[in-house]
Amino acid sequence: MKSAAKAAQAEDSAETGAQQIRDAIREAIVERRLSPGTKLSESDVGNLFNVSRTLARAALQALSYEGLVSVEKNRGAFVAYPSPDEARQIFAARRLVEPGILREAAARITPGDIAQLRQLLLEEGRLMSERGQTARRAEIKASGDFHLMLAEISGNAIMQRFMEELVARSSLVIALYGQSTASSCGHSEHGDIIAAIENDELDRACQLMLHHIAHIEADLDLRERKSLGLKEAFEL
Amino acid sequence: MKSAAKAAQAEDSAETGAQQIRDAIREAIVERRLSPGTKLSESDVGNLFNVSRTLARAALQALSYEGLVSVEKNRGAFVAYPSPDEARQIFAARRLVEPGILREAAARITPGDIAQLRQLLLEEGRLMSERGQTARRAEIKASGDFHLMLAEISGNAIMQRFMEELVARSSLVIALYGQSTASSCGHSEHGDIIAAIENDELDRACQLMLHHIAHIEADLDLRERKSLGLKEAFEL
DNA sequence: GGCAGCTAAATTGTATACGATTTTTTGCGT
DNA sequence: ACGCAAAAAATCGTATACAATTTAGCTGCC
Repeated sequence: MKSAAKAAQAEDSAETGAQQIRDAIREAIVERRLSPGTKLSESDVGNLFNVSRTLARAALQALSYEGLVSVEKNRGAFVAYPSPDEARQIFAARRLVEPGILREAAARITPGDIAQLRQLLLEEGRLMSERGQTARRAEIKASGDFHLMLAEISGNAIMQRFMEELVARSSLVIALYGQSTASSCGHSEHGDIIAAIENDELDRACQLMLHHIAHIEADLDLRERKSLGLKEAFEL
Repeated sequence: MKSAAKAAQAEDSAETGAQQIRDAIREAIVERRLSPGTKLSESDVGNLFNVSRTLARAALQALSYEGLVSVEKNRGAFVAYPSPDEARQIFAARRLVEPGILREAAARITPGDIAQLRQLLLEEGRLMSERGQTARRAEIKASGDFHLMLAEISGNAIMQRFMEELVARSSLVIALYGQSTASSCGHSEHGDIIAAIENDELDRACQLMLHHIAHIEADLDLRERKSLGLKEAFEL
C-alpha cells in the first residue's frame, strides 16, 4: 500500500493528463523537493512531463487556485512564497476549522477508522526514527495525513478539500519559517488526540488539537525576511 | 458604489481575460440566471465572450475548482447540480466555519465596518420591498454579501475565499431545493447579529448565526429528485 | 567606468488546428 | 413502426503557431 489517505479518483480514471501533472508537482512541493520561490516555467514543466505547454499551464493554474504556486502576469509561475501574514492566516484558519472537523469526525468514527489512525501513527513513528531524506519527506507527508484522515472521517468532502489545501500550504510555511530540525515535533500529540477521542473526551480532544496547532506555529520564526540579498548580506 | 464586498483585484489589472469570463459566469450562476444543469460548452462560452475556446476552457476549469460547474470528461461542463448530500455538506461547512469567522470579525471590527454592514442591511431591505426579477437577483446577492463582508472583516483572506465559495454554492442549493418564495427569509436575523456584535454579546451572536443558517437550511426540501422525466411525470 | 536606450532572446497570452470520444442522426432489416 | 447498427455531427483533449510582453544583452554616448 502506498501513500494511503489519498482517496484518488475512484471515478473511471485519471480524468485528464493535467491532473496527474498537478498532483505530481503538488507532491513535490509538499514534500519540499521544490523550494518556495522556484520558478516553474510552462515550457520546462511541459518538457519535464513530455506534454505540451497547454497541459503544463493548466496544471499550474490549478495549483495557483490551491495557493501552492503564484502566477504573475506575463512573468510566470513560482512555487508560492507565503508571507508571514499569509502564514498566520493559514494557521488561524486551521485553528478555526480543525476543532470543528474533529467534532464531526468523532461523531461518526468507527473502530476501523481508529485502527487506521493508529496505523498511520505507527508509520509516522517508524519514519521518525529512520535516517535519510527519503524518510524525512515521507514523515512530512505522514504527519499531514493524520489531519487529512480526520477530515476524511468527518464525511464532509468540502471540508476535506479545504483541509488538503491548508495542510499543503502549511508545509510550505514550515519549509520557509520552521526552525526546529524535527519536521513535525508533535508526533505524540497526534496519539494523545486519538486517545481522547476514544475516551469520548471530546472537549479535551479539541483542546489538544488547538495546542497541537499552536505548537507547530510556535516553532515558526515569522519575521519579514526582506531577502536582504544585496548589501546587508555582506555587511555583517 | 457597486457591488461592495468584492475586493476585486487591487493588483495592476485584471490578470488575464479568463478571470473576467469566470467572474461573469459565476455572477450569472449566483444570481440564478443560469440554472443548475445548464450545459456550458466551451465553444458557446467562447463565442459568447468573443474569445477562443482556450480562454473559455480556462474559465470553466476555474469554476469547476470552486464547485460551481462540474466538468465531465469528454462530455462538457455543466452548471453544478448539487446533490442533497452535497447540499448538507455545504451547510455543515457553513455551520462549522461561520461562528469562528464571526468571532474573529468581532475582535477586529471598527465602527466604520459596522456602518457598512448596516448600509448593506438597508440596501437588502430596500430590495426586498421592490418588485421584479432584477431586484430579486440583487437581493440574493446582497443577502450573501452580508456573510461575505463578515469574512472580509475577519481579515483572513483564506477564510474569505472559502466563504465566497460556500455562499456561491449555497445559492445553487437554494435555487434547487428552496421552497419559500422569499429568497432569503432571514433578513431580520442579519440585523440581530449585528446588534449582538455591537453589544459585545459574542456568544449570542454566534448562536444567532447558527440559527440563521439553520433557518436557511430548514427552508430546503432535500429529497432526491430523480428527474422522473418520462412515465412518472404523466402517471399522476 | 557607468548609464541611457535600443535590439534580440526568452517567456507568457491567446488563437487555431487536428485527433479522439461522445452524441445524434440516418437508414436498414425485421 | 420499432430496434439496432453505422455514419455524421458535435464536442472535448492536446498540440502547435503566432502575437504581445518582459527580460537580458549590447552598443554608444557621456
